[in-house]
Amino acid sequence: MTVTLADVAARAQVSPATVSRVLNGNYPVAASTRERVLKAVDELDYVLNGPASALAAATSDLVGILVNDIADPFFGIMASAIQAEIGGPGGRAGGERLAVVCNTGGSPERELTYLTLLQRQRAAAVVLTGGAIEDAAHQAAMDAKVRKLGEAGTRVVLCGRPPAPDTGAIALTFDNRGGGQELTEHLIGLGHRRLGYIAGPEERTTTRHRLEGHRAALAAHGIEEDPRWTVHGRYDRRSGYEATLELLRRDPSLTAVVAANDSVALGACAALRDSGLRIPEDVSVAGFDDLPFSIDAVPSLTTVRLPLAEAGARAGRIAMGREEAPPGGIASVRGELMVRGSSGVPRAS
Amino acid sequence: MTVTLADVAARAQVSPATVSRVLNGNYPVAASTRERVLKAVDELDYVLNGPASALAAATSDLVGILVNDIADPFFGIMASAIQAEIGGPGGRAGGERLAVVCNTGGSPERELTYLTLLQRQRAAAVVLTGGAIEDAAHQAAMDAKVRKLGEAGTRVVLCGRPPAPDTGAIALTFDNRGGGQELTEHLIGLGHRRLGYIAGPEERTTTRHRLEGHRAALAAHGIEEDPRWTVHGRYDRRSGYEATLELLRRDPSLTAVVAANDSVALGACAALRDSGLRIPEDVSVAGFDDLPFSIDAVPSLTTVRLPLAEAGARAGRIAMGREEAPPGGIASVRGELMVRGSSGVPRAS
DNA sequence: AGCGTTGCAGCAAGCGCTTTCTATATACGG
DNA sequence: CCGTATATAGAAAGCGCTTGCTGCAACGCT
Repeated sequence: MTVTLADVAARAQVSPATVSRVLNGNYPVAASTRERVLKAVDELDYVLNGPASALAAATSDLVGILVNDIADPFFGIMASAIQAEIGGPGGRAGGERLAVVCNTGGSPERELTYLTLLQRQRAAAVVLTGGAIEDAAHQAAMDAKVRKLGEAGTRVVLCGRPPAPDTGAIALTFDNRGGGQELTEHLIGLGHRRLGYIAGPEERTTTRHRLEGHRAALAAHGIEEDPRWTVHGRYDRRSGYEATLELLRRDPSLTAVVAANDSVALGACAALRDSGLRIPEDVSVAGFDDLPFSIDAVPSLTTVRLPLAEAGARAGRIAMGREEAPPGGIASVRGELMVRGSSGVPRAS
Repeated sequence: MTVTLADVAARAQVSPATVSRVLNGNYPVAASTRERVLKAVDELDYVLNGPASALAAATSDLVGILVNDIADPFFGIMASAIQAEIGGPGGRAGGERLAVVCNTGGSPERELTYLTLLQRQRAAAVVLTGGAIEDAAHQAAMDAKVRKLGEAGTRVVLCGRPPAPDTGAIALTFDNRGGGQELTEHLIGLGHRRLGYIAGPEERTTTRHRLEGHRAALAAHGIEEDPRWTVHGRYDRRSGYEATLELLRRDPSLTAVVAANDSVALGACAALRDSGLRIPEDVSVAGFDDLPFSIDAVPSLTTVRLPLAEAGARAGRIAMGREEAPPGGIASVRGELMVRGSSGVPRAS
C-alpha cells in the first residue's frame, strides 16, 4: 500500500493530527516535533492524499483555467500568465495550487462540462478566458453555473470576456470595440474608403465587438458599408485566406482588409500575395491582438496590441485573492494601436 | 449545505449505494429505479463530490499533461490533441475525465512539483511532453517519480520525449536526430558548405539530438565544422534574432543558417533581413517543427514537419488505454522534410 | 413442492485526512 | 505554592462516497 498519514505518525511517534498540522502549518507545533515529523515524511517518501485532504477540508487546491483553443497563442499566452500567478508550483509561498488549463475547443457543452467537473473537484478558483458564446440558453446556463460556483466558495474571474452581471464573477474585459474602432480609423485616416472585414465566428462576443468598432469608425466618417465587405469565418489562418479570396471576388476594388485577429490577417496576406497583390501598396492589411509572430510577417502587421500577459497575470492574482477586484467587479482593458508596415495609403483607384 | 448523495437517495427513496451505482453505471440497477434516481439528481441539481469519490474509489478522473511552455504552439498543438483524446468532456462515452495541462515553464523544480501534485491527486494518467532536461540528478528524481506514479496505478506516457528506461512509462519520441540530419543534408545537397547552427538551450535532449543530426550530416559529407558556427540560445524568436547577428559577426561568409526550431528560424530571417541579406539568395534558412505560421513566412520556411497532433492523439489514446502501447513501450516518430522557399543554392562566394 | 439461481437493493465498513474538543504539561501572577 | 492562563499533543468524529457482502424476492428446474 501507499504510505498514509498514520504511517508517518507512527514513525514520528506522534498522532496523525500532529502530522497533519505540521504539513498544513496552521497550528502551533513544537519545533522539535515538527522536525521529527518532517524527517519521517522524508524517510517514508510520503505524499499527501489530495482527495482525502480535499474531502476533509472541504476545499481543494485546484484552480481551473478555461480556454477556447489551447493551440492558439492568444490563449496560450494568457494561460501562461495566469498560471504563473496562480503560483502553481514554483510560485511563491502559500499553499501550493494545481493550476490546470482546460481546453473547451470553443464548444458550449464542453465549457459547461468543464465547469461542472471543476465544481465537482471543489476548485478553489476558476478563470474563464476569451470571448463568450452568444446564445441565450447557453449563457443562462453558464451564468447559473458561475453563480453556483461562487456560492460554493470558488472564486470566478473572467479574463478577456464580457462581464456576467449578477453572477458575482470579477471581469477583466478587453475593449475590443474601442480597439476595432481605432484600427479602422487609422486606415480611414490613411485614405481608405473601401474596407473589407473578415470577422470571426458569428455568435461570439469578441467577433461582434470588434466588428461593431469597425462599423462605428466607418459610420463616424460617413462611409457607408457595403454588405459584401464583411465575411465571417473562424479565427484561424485558413479562414483568413479563404475569406480574402472571397472578398476579392466580391469587390476587387477594396483597398484594405481588416481581419478579426492576427492569424486571420496572416491568411489574408497570403491570399493577397497569391493573388498578385502587394501589401500595402495594393491592399493594406490589419490584424488584432499583436501576437508575437505578427511582427515577423512581411511586411510586419499593423494591429491592436492586447496586453494578454498583463491581463492574465492580473486575473490570476485576483483569482488568488492577492489583488483587489476592480471597483464594481469590472475593469476594461484597452488595446494599443500598433501601426506597422502592412498598412499604407491606398493605391490610386 | 450542498446536496449530497444521501439527499438524492432520500428523495428517490433508495439507498445511497443505489444512487452511487446509477451514477457510475457499473452495477445492475432496475430501469425504473434508475429513472427515479436520475430524476432526483436532476431536481436537486446534484453534483458529485469529486474528492470524496476519488477517496473512496482510490482513483480520480484527473489526467495531467505537462508542457514546457504553454504559450508555444509546439506544446499547444500537442496538448490540444492529447486532450481531445483524453476525452475531457465532449469526448466519447466512458467516465468523464478532467484533462488538465500544467505549464512547467521549463523549470525542473516545477516539473517535479507538478508530478507530485498529480500524484497527490491520484491522477489516472500523466502525459509528459517535450524534451527532457539533461541533468543527472534531476533525471534520476524524475525517473523515480515516474516509477512511483506507475506503481500507484497512474499510466505515464512520454510524448516527444526520450524514453525513460525502467520506469514503465510508454515513450513516443520524435526522431530529432534523423530530422536534423535530413534537413542539413538537404542544405548540403544544395551546395552549402558553411552552415551556421542556432541551437536551443544547452541541457535539453531536443537541443542535443537536433544538433547531433546536423553534425552527423556534416560529418557524412566531410565538412569540418567550425566551432564558431554554433550558437546556443532559447527556443524563441528573439534568441534566433540575436544568435543570427552573432553568427554573422563571427563569420559573414556563412551561406545557410539552421535553427533549432521555427520560431528561432523566424528570428533568424528577421535578423538577416535587417542586415540587408536576402533569403535564400544570400543566406538560406531552415527551421524545425513546421508550426502553422512557418508557411506564412516570406519566403516560407524550409523545415522538418513533426506530426505533433498525431503523436499527441496517439499519446492520449495510449494514456487512456484505448490504444496498445508500441512494442517495447517505445516508438520513434519520424519527421518529414518540408522544402520551401527559404532554402536555395548558396550564393557564389 | 423443494431448492438452487438470478436480479436488485441495502447495510455498513471503510478510504485518508482535518479539526473540534479535550488532556496534559509548563509557565506565570499573586 | 496554588490557581489559572498558555502552549502543545491526542482522541475521535466525521467529510461524502464506493463496494463487498448480505438479504430477499421471483424464477426455473427436477
